[in-house]
Amino acid sequence: MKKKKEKFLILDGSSLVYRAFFALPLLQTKQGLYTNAVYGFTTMLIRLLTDEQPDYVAVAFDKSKKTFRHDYYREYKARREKTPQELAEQLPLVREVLDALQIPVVEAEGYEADDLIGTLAAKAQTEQLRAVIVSGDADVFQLVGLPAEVIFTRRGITQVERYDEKKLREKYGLTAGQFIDFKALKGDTSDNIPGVPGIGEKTAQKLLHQFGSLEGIYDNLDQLKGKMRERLEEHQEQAFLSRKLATIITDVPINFDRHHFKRKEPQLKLLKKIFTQLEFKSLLEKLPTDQAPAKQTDGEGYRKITLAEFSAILASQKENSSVAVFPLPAESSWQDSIYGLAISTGAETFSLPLTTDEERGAALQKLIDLPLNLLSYDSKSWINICWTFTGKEPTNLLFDATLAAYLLDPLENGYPPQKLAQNYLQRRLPELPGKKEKDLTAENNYACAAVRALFDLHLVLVEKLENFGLKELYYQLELPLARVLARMERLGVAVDKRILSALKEEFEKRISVLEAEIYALAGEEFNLNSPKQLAYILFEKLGLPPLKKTKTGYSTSAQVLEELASNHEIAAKVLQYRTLIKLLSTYLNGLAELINPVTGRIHTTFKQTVTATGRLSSAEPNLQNIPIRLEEGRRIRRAFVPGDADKVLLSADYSQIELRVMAHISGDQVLINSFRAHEDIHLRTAAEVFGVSPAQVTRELRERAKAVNFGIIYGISDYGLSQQLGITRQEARSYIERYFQRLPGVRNYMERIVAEAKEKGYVTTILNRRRYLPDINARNFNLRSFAERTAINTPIQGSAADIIKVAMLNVEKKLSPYGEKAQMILQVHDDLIFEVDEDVLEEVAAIIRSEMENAIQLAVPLTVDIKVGKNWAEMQQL
DNA sequence: TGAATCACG
DNA sequence: ACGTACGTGATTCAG
Repeated sequence: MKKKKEKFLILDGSSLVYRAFFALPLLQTKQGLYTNAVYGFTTMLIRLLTDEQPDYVAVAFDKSKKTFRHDYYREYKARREKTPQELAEQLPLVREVLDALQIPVVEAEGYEADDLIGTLAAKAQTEQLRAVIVSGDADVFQLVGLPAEVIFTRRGITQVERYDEKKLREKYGLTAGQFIDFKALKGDTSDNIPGVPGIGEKTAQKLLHQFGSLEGIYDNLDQLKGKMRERLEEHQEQAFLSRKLATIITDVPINFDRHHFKRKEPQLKLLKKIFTQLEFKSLLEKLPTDQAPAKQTDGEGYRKITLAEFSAILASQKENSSVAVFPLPAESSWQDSIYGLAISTGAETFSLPLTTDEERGAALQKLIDLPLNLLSYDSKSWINICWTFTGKEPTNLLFDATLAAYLLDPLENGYPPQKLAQNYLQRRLPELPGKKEKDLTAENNYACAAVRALFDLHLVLVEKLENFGLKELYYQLELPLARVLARMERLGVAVDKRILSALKEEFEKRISVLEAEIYALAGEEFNLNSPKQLAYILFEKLGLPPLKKTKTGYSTSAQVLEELASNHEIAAKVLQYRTLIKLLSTYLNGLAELINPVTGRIHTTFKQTVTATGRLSSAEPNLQNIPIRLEEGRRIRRAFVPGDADKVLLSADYSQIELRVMAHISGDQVLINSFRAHEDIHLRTAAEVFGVSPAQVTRELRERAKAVNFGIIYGISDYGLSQQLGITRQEARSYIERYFQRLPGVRNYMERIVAEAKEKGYVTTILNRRRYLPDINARNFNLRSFAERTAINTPIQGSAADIIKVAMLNVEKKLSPYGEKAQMILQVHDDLIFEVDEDVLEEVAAIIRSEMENAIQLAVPLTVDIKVGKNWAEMQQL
């Protein structure tokens, strides 16, 4: 068995602290202590430790002003401005935090942080460790060749990018080694490295591409001519000096003992004291509660038990005591089956192998039947697995750690046990073996440690939910909703394969015709699915005007192609091709593959812990984005049918739920009155914004007003609206101004919610669902603006999500007497889809309408449109 | 693995 | 002056 390489995380303290200082507003404590750099650095550090799970850690700092580089070049870094006082005074605080976290600091007289990083990374290499460098300074790219990975902080500190040699080549077309020569040629004003005057980034890249290195260039000067050659010749010495300055050295004489850098547990008491002093409230909340710090779990010594022992242990538990459960395999897809269980009663932790379906059924049955409370990481999957092997749903699932962690912070990407244990218990779980290597012992150890952690997480997370005012949302809504979703997933939706394959055949034919036409127009064959190759044909070969650029080249988006359609007939053909190929590959082919051979139906997975706003998402397949807007795509919906000849599909969708929610939250009287009077809201907006009477509103005006209404919900900008409507910014601005004049309550809401977000750092929905906005006070205009728009949108989108979730729960309860005659099968954000027996159609529709319209009482009525049909494309108003 | 594109609310 | 709509997932290319 190959052991996974241990990881050594090396941070560029100087550069990260500096970045944090400039990325964040100048926070101050009550006593006037500046803290923004410490705060930014600390949050980033904690995030890295959580995400990377390093085995060794070090933070390097610059030490003295004078370094060995000054011996070569007195002017090195001469132009650099003095560190601002507000930052300088924070440096000792950074050290305190690092001390409390027990992370060693490395610095050396006469060397820069970069050199120490280079040295540590080189040592890591000889010790067979995997070096991961974190820095905001591009100089460290030259170390990637050691090899080492670089995590590079992009704008501010919230966003990072990971580089290895491959990524470096893609992004810059340079190898790690060439980065030194690159800098030597172009120079660096911040370090005051001269380089070769007149040679910038582009030229330097080109030269290195052509000749490989500084030596290569100077050996082949005769191939160059003109000014460039003169400059290179004239500044040869300077170029080589620059390279010497730019080279990070990897052999600083420091002691390297890996044990010194081994990751240790933080000193919680000390950390708490420092965070309190610095007023880091959000970080304090993340520290574990006062209970005795949990022991490090080593993953060894868990007992394997038999089914009989398992039964005896469960039976001996006190009534209503909690038992944590965890599946084997520990990774992802255990929806279908499990080969074992890890169980923890808190006092004892065991694992139980399960080899036959009989054993699985027996074990799960025991868990369900006994008067115990089950704790899980993922209750929806447990519900489904119990159903599979016992034919019953558990009713004693008390706790879902993933769901709890999601409510505490919906922005995390993923809530795996390792992360939860680290974040909430400051405990590291043993390494989970990689997907390929099958190490059953290791997996078992992991599962036992994870299930033991789950037992403790229960207490910690419940307390946090309580503190955040999220207990009701959790117990009354999200946790019971998991069961409803599990049911919907199991039921699935019936699909008519014949319709799918008929469409497939038709589209394939039309695609091949289009392909041929496009190649003829282009004069050659190429890969139509490659935007890069298409851009070459369009903008270079055919000489069409490139209207928009992307990060990597010219854009060939639908928007661009539409504008090009008047220039060349190829554009329209490509658009058609794109439409059809999308429908074919994503929907016709994609869906066909996911039809379950046993049920003949498609079973999506509803994800309850993904979105930032509280919405659900749907995956494998995504049934929330089946085409409808264009007729061509809409035809795909014909394949979605009721599973029984006596049944129909029923779709119940909230009409303008987000605008209604906004009317409610903002309290704007015009909007509220309009909804109470059951007016056509877009028409009313048109009348207000364009200053005409409702009778004078044309279709065109109504459409524009609709776009304005959407814009408002998204946190409008004049630019965005102008793009959407194809009008000038001035016009867009006047629409917006007019809107706010006529509906002042809405402007008021926007100002209020942004101010609240800036003060608290988060916004909430009607049911108190919370979303943090880390960039709301950023000094970077873009980041801040984005966060402001999010602050406006999230309470609206999130509250709408709250409402439909409540409705789902209530509808499901009310429909349960109907059994198989009326079942909810899909949710598409503001739309619920049911399979209903025609016998009971009328009464069921009435129940659905009533439960949806009365899910939550707002200042305006909620209305629901109900449609019925024999497939999902042709539905008639009921 | 990330970027580009496009399907939905 | 900054450069933009909010929230998702799947497919494809090109490393």
